[in-house]
Amino acid sequence: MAFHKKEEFTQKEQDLANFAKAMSHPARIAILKVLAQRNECICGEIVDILPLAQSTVSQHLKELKNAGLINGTVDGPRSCYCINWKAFEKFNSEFTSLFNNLKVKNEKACC
Amino acid sequence: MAFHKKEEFTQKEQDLANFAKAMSHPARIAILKVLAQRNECICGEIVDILPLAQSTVSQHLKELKNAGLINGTVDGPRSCYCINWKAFEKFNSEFTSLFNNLKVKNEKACC
DNA sequence: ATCTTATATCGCAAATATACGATTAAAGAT
DNA sequence: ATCTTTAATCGTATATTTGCGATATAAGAT
Repeated sequence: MAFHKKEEFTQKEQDLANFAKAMSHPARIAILKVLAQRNECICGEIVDILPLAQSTVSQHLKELKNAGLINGTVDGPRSCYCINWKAFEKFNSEFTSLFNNLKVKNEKACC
Repeated sequence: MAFHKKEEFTQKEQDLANFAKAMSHPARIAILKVLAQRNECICGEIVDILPLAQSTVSQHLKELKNAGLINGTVDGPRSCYCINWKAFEKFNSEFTSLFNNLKVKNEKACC
């Protein structure tokens, strides 16, 4: 690899890629689904639901948080996570708009 | 790691994750953008545009193709790629619907 | 037949991601 | 003060991704 060439792309391309990367593992999709379905924020419940060790779940949560897709607050000895809907929508619309706009001009591709 | 636990999640979760993975690199976002902007399918043009070696671009194209996001046909000594809009829309709507549906019931999260 | 052009594939090195057990930290309960 | 519970972090093993040069392939041009 020599060195990550990721910086050589535009910020928007990098942002979109980072968003996609955060969602690029089924465990993280599953976590987002669980968080979205509850009105209460959960934490250790996710560990019970997923077929993964506590430390692994914690790591996935950290990645989702770093990517800005979820919020987390410490609440005594337990911590509480939930979807960051704003960030999610922002990325989601950026994502769809990028391609939907282009699609209109270009309905019939050559292959 | 011991062994990929990815299979232990639902097919839909895996599909979504694979779709996201295909988009999880800025180079692949850039490639999709280029493909979407042209009326003609390109190939080596992408190599000129991206700051990456020909072999690397070819690899990224292969990943996008394997993920079903683009189509590719061989055309003499050159090959021709373009966005697979159908697959893209399918994933995109699955993606947004999953979270938009949940979002309605759940507008105000706890943190 | 050989040369050229355009791509794909192979082989390899380096970087990242995934997963887990063990340990640490933090706070409420006893 | 100690114990328990919950979650984060550390260390480590393994797998996967990223990237490139070199090589192979395929077809049109000479």
